[in-house]
Amino acid sequence: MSRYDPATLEPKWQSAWEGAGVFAARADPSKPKYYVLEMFPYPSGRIHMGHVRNYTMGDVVARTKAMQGHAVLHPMGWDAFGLPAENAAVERGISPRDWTYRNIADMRAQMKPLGFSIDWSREFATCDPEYYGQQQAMFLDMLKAGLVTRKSAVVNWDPVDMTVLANEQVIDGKGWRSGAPVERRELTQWFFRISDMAGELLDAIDGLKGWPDKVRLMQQNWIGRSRGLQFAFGTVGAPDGFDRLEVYTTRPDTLLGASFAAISPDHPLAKQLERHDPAVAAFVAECRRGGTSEEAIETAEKRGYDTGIRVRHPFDEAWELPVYIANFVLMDYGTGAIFGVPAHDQRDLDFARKYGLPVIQVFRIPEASHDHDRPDSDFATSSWIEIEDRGQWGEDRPTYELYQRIVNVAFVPPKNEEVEYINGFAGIDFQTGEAAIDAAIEACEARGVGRGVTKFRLRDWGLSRQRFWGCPIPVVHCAACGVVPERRENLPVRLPDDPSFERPGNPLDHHPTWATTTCPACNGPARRETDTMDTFVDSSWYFARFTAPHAATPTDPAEAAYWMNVDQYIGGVEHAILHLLYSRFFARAMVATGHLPATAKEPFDALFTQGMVTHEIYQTRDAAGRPVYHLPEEVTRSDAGASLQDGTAVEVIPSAKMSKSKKNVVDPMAIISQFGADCARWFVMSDSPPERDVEWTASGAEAAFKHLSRVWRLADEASRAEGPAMPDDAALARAVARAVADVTTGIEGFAFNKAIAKLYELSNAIARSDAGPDARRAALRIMAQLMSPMVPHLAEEVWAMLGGAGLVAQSPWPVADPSLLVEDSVVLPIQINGKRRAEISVPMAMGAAEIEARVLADETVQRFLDGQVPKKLIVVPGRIVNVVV
RNA sequence: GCGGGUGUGGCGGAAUGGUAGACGCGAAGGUCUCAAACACCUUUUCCGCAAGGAGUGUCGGUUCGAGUCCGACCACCCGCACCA
Repeated sequence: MSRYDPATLEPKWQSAWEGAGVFAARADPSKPKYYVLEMFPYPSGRIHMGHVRNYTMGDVVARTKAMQGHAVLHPMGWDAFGLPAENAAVERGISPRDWTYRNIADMRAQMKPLGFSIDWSREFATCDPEYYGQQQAMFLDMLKAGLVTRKSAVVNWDPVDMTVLANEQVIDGKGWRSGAPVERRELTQWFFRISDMAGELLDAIDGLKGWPDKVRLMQQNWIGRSRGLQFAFGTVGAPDGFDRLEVYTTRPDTLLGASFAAISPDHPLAKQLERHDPAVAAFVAECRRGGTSEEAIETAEKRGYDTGIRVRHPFDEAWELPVYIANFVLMDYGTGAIFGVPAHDQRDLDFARKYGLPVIQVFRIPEASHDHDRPDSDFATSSWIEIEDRGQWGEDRPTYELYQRIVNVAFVPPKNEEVEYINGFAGIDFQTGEAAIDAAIEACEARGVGRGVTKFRLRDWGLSRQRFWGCPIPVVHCAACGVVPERRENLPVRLPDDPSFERPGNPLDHHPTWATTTCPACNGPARRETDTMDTFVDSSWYFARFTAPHAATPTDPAEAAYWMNVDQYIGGVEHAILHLLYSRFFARAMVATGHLPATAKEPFDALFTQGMVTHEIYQTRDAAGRPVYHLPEEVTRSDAGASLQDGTAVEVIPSAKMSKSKKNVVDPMAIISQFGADCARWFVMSDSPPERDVEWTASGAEAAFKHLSRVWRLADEASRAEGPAMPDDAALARAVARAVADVTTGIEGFAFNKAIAKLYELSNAIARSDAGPDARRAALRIMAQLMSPMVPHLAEEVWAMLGGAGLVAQSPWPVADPSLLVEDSVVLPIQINGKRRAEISVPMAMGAAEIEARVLADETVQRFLDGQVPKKLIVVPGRIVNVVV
């Protein structure tokens, strides 16, 4: 071979690894274990650059740890249930099963040429009955353990297709196929009781030392512990059974600023009123239009309906507040009823202005307050809001400022700033934050108004899906016995082979025979549950299954004890909340049901969230002005711009996530055939820090290829070179030691781009060195080892060319000789008043006093001082000197 | 709307509170070549002939010293419970 040729070299080394069984995970008590896992892919059929990046990162970690002497588990599987398979069935008449398994075969075939150090013997798909049967067994265990419940939940309902829609299938409040406005509808559903564990899941976040702070923060906010006051308003004019209205507030200190109460359209009182009042029914029906997502609800126009019912302010029987039904009040949070304080909450203020409700200030707006006094501010110092006199209320009587400054912008007291209460409680003036709220709760409790309670934002995990391509929920419905768990020996409850997607809805529901069964309790006729499980269930324990993928029970105790926890988990930040939270819950549930050791409650010791792979978008317009997108390979890019083959100018839109619809995709297979897998791997690791997005560019890929060719050429030349040792050998050895240290810390700190920059420096150093052939070969062998996690095939080739023993993948990771890392002198920059003016070179060991003398004697320093005597001299050893004049 | 993040040359990015721009791309000039490709060498934040000055999204603060810490803002990206 006379040049770098990945097309022959890569398959050669892949079969060498396979032949030697290098990547089979073997429990070895004599070694520390290391479990590295990348979030497993959905089998869409094609791998994309995001996969290449994700699995290359994991592979770098896995290969490095193996060379550092660990027993490594690095498995791969398929998150194979889900909507796209059903869509393919509807659109193309293919069975979801065939479509999925074909995709898996295709993707596996695309993944293997990338040379990942994966133990393929552990591969499984979540749609394998062997896997989902074990999942059903665990569901039954969790049901028995009280971790599962059934209750009502709201879903998106398409009134034309008569089917439940995923949030993704709701576009602008309309069903994606029918185009009909979506409604919210209640169904009885299965739930995991994750909210019972809210406090535990929240507190345990503190122990997740290996997780990014941002993910821990997101999880904390998602679980959302809040301290507040729950109390009941007495009602006036409410139907029987509703003489009290329970509300929950996190701002009890603003109770004296209340000017209305509002209930959710799903509140029992709203439902009661709806039955007898067509106007209420119409309003509530209107509120139920649109999707169920929190985003849809929170961004919808705020609307209310005055029920005519009044509630009495808890501090004054005579003070009555109107009760509205409001579309922004969520039934799932708190009690489904709130009170509104327009002066200090923007949403409440908008509502108050819309419905002509009073605005009662609780806090005095600080005179010097930031934005509020800007001329363009919505705060108008002269506007006057008339407020009726409410009479005498004793010591808590609200008072009003002579003029009101709150017109269209609510005053939300800033955190960490003291604010004066003008309508507050005795003893809690001049405070904000937790302390004021605790004091307000105490004051209310002392008066017999409610009690302090802790609530969580986290809701139970609804797992029922009205879909075919998921894990069947293993229960039956019996007219005599009710809901009955399926018997163990009947697991797995398999999906039928002959689903029909001819009409909308769940094929399991329509199937002529599948649901028909006998009751496990009474042997009478019964019907299977036709709902299947959320695919998040499948991905909430696959990491545990990888430790014993073919065990006859969900896990094998010995294998789980050896391999768990996952030492390093790697995936997209889009999973930062749901998938990770559900997995944390599931691990606890598996501990509770005996499927995992107690030490595995938190299954992921360390987490890394990687960024996306992006690409420019190339766009032209058709005759009607609609955008037309073009694949990167159709476009010629130059400095001047971009054009098609025929010369048509192309608009270049800045980089965005690769997506088929925008055609800004690069097929990894095309890159592999053009440049090789190592080149793709090197490029995705080299250009950006791994937690950030990386932009795929053709020039970057070519540059990566050039560099790998250069390394190959250096090795080729060195393999044939002859000659004596040279004086530069020692300098090269120092450069190698430096690189060993820097690349190792780079990889261990997930700074792959920096590790690669150091490898560029090392190859430059080798290329420019005048060292002798033996020293060059030694340097290149170590460089091959350092490069091997990123570009394993080229590394093997270089290693072999230069006489390395065995496989580089099985060689021990190099360690730098500390004596070669010590520098004997250092260049100190000299600042004068913080501006860099000069520099001096001093021996590393020089003391501060001598450095000061050398600095003051420096010609440039003298010139800048111009006779002045420095006030102060700051010497940071080995770093910098600052002269303050 | 709520929660989280990001912002540094023409571009991707580097920088324990201590020389801003490592490394790479691109660009310019050169060597080699009949020529090109490849390879190699040099230059490359901006303004300026230079001396020097300016500079890390904006405004303000802390500090001997701020890309880094604090406050306010702007822009963009991600998530929001049935996409995976």
